[in-house]
Amino acid sequence: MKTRIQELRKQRKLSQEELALAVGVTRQTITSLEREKYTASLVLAYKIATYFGLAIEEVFDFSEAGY
Amino acid sequence: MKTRIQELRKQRKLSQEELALAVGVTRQTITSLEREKYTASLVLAYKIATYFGLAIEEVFDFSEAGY
DNA sequence: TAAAAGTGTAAAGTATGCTTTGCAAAGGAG
DNA sequence: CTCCTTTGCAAAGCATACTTTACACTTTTA
Repeated sequence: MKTRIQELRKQRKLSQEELALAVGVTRQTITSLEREKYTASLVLAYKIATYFGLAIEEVFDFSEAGY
Repeated sequence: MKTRIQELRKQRKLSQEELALAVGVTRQTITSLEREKYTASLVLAYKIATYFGLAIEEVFDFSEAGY
């Protein structure tokens, strides 16, 4: 799934490691989400969105066909 | 995870079967979500919320400890 | 009251999210 | 140029989401 994670993370000048720590997952998970290897779980999506002060729908793109 | 799925479904007088069909899963999946057997995936959460005309955060309750 | 529709549950199987470890390569800073 | 931080990737393993089938119980409707 397409996301704005990398964009938002870079705006705030955070490393993948720092973001991972902040939302309680490993760096590999953040990498995978940014590289669109898989879709975040609902809870992780919420934690990431909340961390950035946004709604889930503002971080994750559901407009794509197939979702 | 706590959700308002059952409440919203009953308001609209839908069966689990009908809702399941509408969002593209089986009835068992809807039952499990209503009975809090597990948490929906991000995509399913989006489909359900959208079906009810609400934001994800309005259907799923993230306030619980642990999430 | 008998049939039908709706719901809860269970177990086994498949698919996907996340972790762990480890290595390679790219970029910035001294 | 060299070190250090950051990032991409891979494979194996565990946890969880969802399916399929099937059965029991309850509620609605004819």
